[in-house]
Amino acid sequence: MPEEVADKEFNIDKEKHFSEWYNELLWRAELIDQRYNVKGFLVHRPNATIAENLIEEMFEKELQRRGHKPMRFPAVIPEENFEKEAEHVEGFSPNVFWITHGGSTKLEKKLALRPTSETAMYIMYAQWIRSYRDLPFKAYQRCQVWRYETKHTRPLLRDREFYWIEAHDVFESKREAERQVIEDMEITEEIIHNKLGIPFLYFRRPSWDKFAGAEYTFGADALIASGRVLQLPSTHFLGQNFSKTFGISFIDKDGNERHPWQTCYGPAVGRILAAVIAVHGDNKGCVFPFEIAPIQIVIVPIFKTGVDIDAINTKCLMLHEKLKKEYRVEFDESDKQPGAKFYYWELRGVPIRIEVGEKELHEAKLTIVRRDTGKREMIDEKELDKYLKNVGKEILKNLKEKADKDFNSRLFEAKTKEELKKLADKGGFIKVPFCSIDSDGKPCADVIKEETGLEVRGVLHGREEAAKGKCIICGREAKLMVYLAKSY
RNA sequence: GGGGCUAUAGGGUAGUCUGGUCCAUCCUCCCGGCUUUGGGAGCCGGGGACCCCAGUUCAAAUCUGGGUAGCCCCA
Repeated sequence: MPEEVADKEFNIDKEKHFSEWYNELLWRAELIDQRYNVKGFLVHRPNATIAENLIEEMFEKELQRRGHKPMRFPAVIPEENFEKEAEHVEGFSPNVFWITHGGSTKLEKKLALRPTSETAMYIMYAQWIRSYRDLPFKAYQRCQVWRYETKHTRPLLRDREFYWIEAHDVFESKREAERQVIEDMEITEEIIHNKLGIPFLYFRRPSWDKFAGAEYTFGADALIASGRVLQLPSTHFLGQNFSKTFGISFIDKDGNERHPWQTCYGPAVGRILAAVIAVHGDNKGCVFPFEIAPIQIVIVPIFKTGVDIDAINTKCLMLHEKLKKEYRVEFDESDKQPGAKFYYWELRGVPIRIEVGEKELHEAKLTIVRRDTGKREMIDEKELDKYLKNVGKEILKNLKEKADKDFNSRLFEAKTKEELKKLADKGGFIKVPFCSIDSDGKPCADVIKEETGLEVRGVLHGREEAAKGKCIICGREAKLMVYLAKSY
């Protein structure tokens, strides 16, 4: 911990010491306990779990609205399933946890803990899907997966166990499947940007960075920690790769047997929570959007010698009872000083604080303080309902605008290698002309990585930009514009 | 795969080099009590730790060996 971190105060500079700021905040705001004695495995405390559940519910609602059905599949995958798709097994096997039980010979089959569920689900899909009438088939599950990360693990950002939702869809035609990939990106936009205020860009990943077994992948990149990218939900067009290897087929209207087209999509909730914390948080701690705040409102009583303490408490209690019906609200009756309570709840990111003291008692008013702006105002008590109805949207709007502004200030462009090197340490995205995101472009990407630390994130989705000039590394005719960034 | 570092209460630490003054320091935390409350209050009392195993020694938090866990760096 840096020296300027006093024991009592949080107040770590987020920009200068992101790692300390982040780790310390997860601990102090009682989000995560990292003391569990297995590397990369976390305990999620209520403050994290409540927010994660709310985020997951957003995704489930959106997926269901678009025709997905919830399911649950086993967490163990026999080796024989796993090995069906060659690229998939190659991509994932270094990271698989294999189960042993009293010496592995006791197990009737060699079992993996799922690192992702294609190979568990598609075995069953092959048995369920018979006719074009069964399509489209859209299902998802909310579960944990396990991957033996060899890089440095970071709480919520890169763990060996994490929580996600994975949607796996099957279609009659390629066109429908590709339409689904677009829809997955719309879901991401709807939730992560519009409801959580996290800006990101979707990139078509280079071939060397796509999901193992997919034909192509789109990944959402947000920016945290002074402009380093964090990958949020990715969506994959699987083509017919898995339907062929897993024997998924259907009889079409003309009576022909055909392999369907598949997609999958996987929002990891821990990472999304991490992004919310990292993007919106400030030097005082967390700043939660109202909708996912584990506690949305805290009521703090203010006493003073000579005032009617009972009357203040009664007013707080009544307020608490009333608000409880609609909001996640806490009445802080503890014996701390008001200032101590303010700091405590601010650290935890509670969006709204209501203060009730002598002034409020006599004038039938309430003092309200917003976490995102720090602004304090007095409102008439009878206006409270109306105020709270709107304030969630206002907080979100403010957080989103701030985040968007910061994000947009981190988009750069370089035409030459010299320009690129100058921009390399600024943080954010750098758009450059590039030869190819197929395997023949990999050597150029390696050069960039080695000389600048930047990675090729891919081609921007939705804005097919005409490439200008020559590849910034090899000088071949540039086929496309790619975005570069450092990853966290 | 190679190298380095660290391990003292729930959290953060002092003490380790140079063994004894340490039934282990300070802050925070937790419990009880009194007093307090518009931006981190005060006092009194109480609670809680030397990672594990062996060795050296009259004497080990401190030295040695082994184990375990964690962190960092390089490939």
